[in-house]
Amino acid sequence: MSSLPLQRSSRNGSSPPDRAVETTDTKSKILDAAEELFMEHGFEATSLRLITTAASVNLAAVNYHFGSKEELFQAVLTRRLDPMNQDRMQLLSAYETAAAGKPLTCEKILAAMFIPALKLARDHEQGGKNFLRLLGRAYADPAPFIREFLSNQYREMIARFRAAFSRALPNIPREELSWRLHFVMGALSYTLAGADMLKIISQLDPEEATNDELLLKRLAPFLAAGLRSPSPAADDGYHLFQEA
Amino acid sequence: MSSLPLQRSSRNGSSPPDRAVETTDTKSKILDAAEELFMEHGFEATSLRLITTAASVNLAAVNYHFGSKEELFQAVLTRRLDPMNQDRMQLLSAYETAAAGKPLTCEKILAAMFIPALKLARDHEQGGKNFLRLLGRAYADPAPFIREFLSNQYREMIARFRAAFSRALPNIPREELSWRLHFVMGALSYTLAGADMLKIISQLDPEEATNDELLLKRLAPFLAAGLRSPSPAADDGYHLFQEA
DNA sequence: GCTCAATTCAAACGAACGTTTGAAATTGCG
DNA sequence: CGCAATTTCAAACGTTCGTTTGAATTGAGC
Repeated sequence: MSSLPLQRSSRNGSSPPDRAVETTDTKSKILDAAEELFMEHGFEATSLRLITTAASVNLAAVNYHFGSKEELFQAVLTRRLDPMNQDRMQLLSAYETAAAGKPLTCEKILAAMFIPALKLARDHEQGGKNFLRLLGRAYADPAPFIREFLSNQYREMIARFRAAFSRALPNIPREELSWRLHFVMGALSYTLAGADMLKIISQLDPEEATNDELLLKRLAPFLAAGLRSPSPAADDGYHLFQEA
Repeated sequence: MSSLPLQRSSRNGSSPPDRAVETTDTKSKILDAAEELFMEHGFEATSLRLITTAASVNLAAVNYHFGSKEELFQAVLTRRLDPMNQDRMQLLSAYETAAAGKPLTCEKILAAMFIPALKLARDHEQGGKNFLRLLGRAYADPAPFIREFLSNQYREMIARFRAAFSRALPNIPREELSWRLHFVMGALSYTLAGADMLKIISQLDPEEATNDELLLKRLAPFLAAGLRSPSPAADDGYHLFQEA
């Protein structure tokens, strides 16, 4: 039993710019330090002692303000992911309204996905770029609580964009389109995750490799071409891999 | 000081089908159990006690045969990754020889990348499919020893395939091609990793979603179209994201 | 059958983990 | 000021981790 975290007094569930500016309250300091350290070492390998030391707060502060390490991780993700996905859907709606009933181009839909991510990456005030790398890595994390959390966070946005792509590409069967959307999300998250290893292998310019905007300018046309490619007929004689 | 793992007697460095069949020696039992558990829970979250219990061997056997948990992880990866990448390069060479000087198509080069992966996925005798998921997750693991290990394992193969794509797509600038190869590797590893979350979100048929062959038949044309797409001119007036 | 190296085993090591506790410090408010 | 709620703090909780140890067991070669 005993007292679960008492928090502020259950006034609201969002961030607390309560009355004064107070930009460096304990909760925010923990979130900032956790974001950077989770990004660098992953969830399991990042200890609460490392986080609280970096944030210059007491060890017990995490369990007091967030309840547990897992809930802290979810709070780190929610803080930026939720607004980003809201932005994506609003931008998509704005494009659709402007198009006045005509279907959008693939590039336009991809732009609605990418621009909010770029906005976050450009937000140097609080390491938004670090967050995108953290997010890309969370996609591949096997921990069930992470997978379930992300699944819920993304469900609505994915449904919105699948519908948009479906209108943009009426000749692509629904199932094929689901796959291609899967590939798009994969390439995007993988690219945003950094993937330092492949950067090295691929001999890419390290300076440009960290320029997210330039990066997405290359990724979007690549993905748009894949999305528009003719749908491979179900199974009628088409065999991609005719063995040597 | 004291004795580091003494092993068999330093006769060879590869797997030991020494004289009898002896398919279930301690070393192999550890590798098999570790492969499955690393795949399911990740490196950090998988304890040696979990592995050795599943393998029905003593806890100290891991440090005796492999030296450390990290070296065990590398051994798990090497066992299948090394042959797979060798296969890829040999297959690419075979295609190039058969083409007699003419450049290969993108589909052909992609086939050289995918077929060895499919062969591994089909190898149900020892859970090859599990290994591909493990590999996909290792790509995104932030642990430095994993990143360095994979970078070394892939360097030669990536260089070979970049050269092949360069001949197949002479009109794509070298740097742009490096990026597209990066995207290809990303989409491939992300897809092979399983990405259960997106499967659920994307409303894909779960049965087909676990059919790697069908999956890659959809992925290859998608990627080939992206690879062949016209190269976006460097910066001359091309702006992907003209803000709303 | 004895020897000696290779392997297995139970037990313990010190360290680090997430979490809890209860008191001290701080803050909001009459 | 004085009371009460909130937040911070040092310390300890019990558990689990990767690794080490040294003795027991095994097995091939003389």
